[in-house]
Amino acid sequence: MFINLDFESKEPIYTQLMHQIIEGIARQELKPGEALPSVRSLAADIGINLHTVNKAYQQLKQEGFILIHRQKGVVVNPDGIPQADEAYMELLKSKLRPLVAESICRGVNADEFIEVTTNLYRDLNKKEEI
Amino acid sequence: MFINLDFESKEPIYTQLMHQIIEGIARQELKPGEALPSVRSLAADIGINLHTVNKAYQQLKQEGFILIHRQKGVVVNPDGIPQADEAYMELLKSKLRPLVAESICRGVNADEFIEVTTNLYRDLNKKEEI
Amino acid sequence: MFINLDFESKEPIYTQLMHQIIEGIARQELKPGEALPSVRSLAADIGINLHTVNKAYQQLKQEGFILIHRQKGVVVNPDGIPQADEAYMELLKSKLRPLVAESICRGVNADEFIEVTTNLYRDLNKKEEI
Amino acid sequence: MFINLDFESKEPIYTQLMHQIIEGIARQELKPGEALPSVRSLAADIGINLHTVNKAYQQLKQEGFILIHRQKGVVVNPDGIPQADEAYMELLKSKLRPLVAESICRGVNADEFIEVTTNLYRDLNKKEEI
DNA sequence: GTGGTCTAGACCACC
DNA sequence: GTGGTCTAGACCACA
Repeated sequence: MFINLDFESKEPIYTQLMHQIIEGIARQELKPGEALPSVRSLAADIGINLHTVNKAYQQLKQEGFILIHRQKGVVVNPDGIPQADEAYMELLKSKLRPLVAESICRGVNADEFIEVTTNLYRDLNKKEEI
Repeated sequence: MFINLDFESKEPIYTQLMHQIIEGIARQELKPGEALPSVRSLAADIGINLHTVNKAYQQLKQEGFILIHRQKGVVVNPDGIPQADEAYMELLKSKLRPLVAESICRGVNADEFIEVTTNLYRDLNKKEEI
Repeated sequence: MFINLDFESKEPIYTQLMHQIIEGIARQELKPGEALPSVRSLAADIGINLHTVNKAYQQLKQEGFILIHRQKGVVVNPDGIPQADEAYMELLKSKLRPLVAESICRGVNADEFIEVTTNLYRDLNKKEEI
Repeated sequence: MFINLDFESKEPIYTQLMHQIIEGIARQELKPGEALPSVRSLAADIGINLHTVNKAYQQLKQEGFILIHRQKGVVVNPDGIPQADEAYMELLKSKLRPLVAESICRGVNADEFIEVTTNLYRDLNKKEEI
């Protein structure tokens, strides 16, 4: 599991960290039930504050990606990630909307946009190769 | 041209305003060369701060969507919006990436994701209907 | 609005703060749409750290009691508090269960238990008296 | 006597264990003078740490539910559980208070709240049925 | 002015 | 060892 953070980015570190972990789950590099590093060790690894890691973990817990046990530490939700419901699809749509609008303005047609999406699906949906 | 702002959203007002204007351009409700309201009048219209409108306009200018003339006021870029280059496609990809990753985790397959995209393209690419 | 905290208590300060605010809402001392103090001013008032106040606010926001606007500050949810659903009733039951069990052991019968409850309902459900 | 622990709960294991034992006493599945498993065997049974069971037992002893003899082992208090005094009623009230306050906010009226309580009394006060 | 983010360092409860 | 809580102090984005 590699974590790549951009400390210059406008995107908060804890959000980047969340995305990286979600991506790890999507790629199945992180499997349901699998343990994640403790807040302290991950913070030390990445070279950030443990509170920042904790914030990412708390949010991921909130969204059902992980479970946090007081002693055992942090694990990927063993029951799998909560499946998309209507609320999620709406949220997705609202996040996609400005991307589509700007792309239209810039002359990116639907096929090109879908190609980018498809490539991402192919890259991220691949199972871990050992 | 309707501006819909959600003051309770986590997204900054100026960003929402940018998105709305970009969407207006995508829908061709706002055509190249067409005038936009002045900072002052738009702010009064929506009931927000001058600075907020100004920030949105400055950013839109920065990205080539509009031109700001000291005298003539604000117009949609008459030469059209700068077309997508490689940098834009990379940016798009990086914004799409976490959406795709989370969707995979939540069991949204590529076809469903593309369907949402296609619907948005259909909705936003339509010319203005009066 | 009076906030009474017990710094010696085993109960975390942020939880106590949450309870006090919820109680204020129940008493209708805090009405929907009404503003709450900023994190900084409340923290200064009570003499605790602003992060502790923030944690309480974030949790209350999460549970639908309040809304947090980046600039305008914090307000009691103008649409009212999310009404009890089945999940809440189950949660309530699970919290009540050990209280009932111990009370049974200690010879508190149902009528006495209900009397305590009824008194609390009477005390907390009263509208603010000016 | 069944012990049901939720290792994913926010509530500490030793507290859950205490509650289960108190509930057993309330249900009269555990009668005054009856022996409880030794710390060692109970820990092995449930698959938790010795210290955890010990902590639960010590606390139960502290509150008068059980007696711990060095030789004879652990027994439910043969003289019965100390009956509720004013201090207990105050404690009960303070624990009930936030539950009532939140319930009021969420539109649970006194009758509904009392119904939940009554059901719990009925369920827990029943003698053991074999 | 507001909340959001991040850091650094402390103590505690739990197992 | 784990996460949970609390403090203190800093800078930033937003309006």
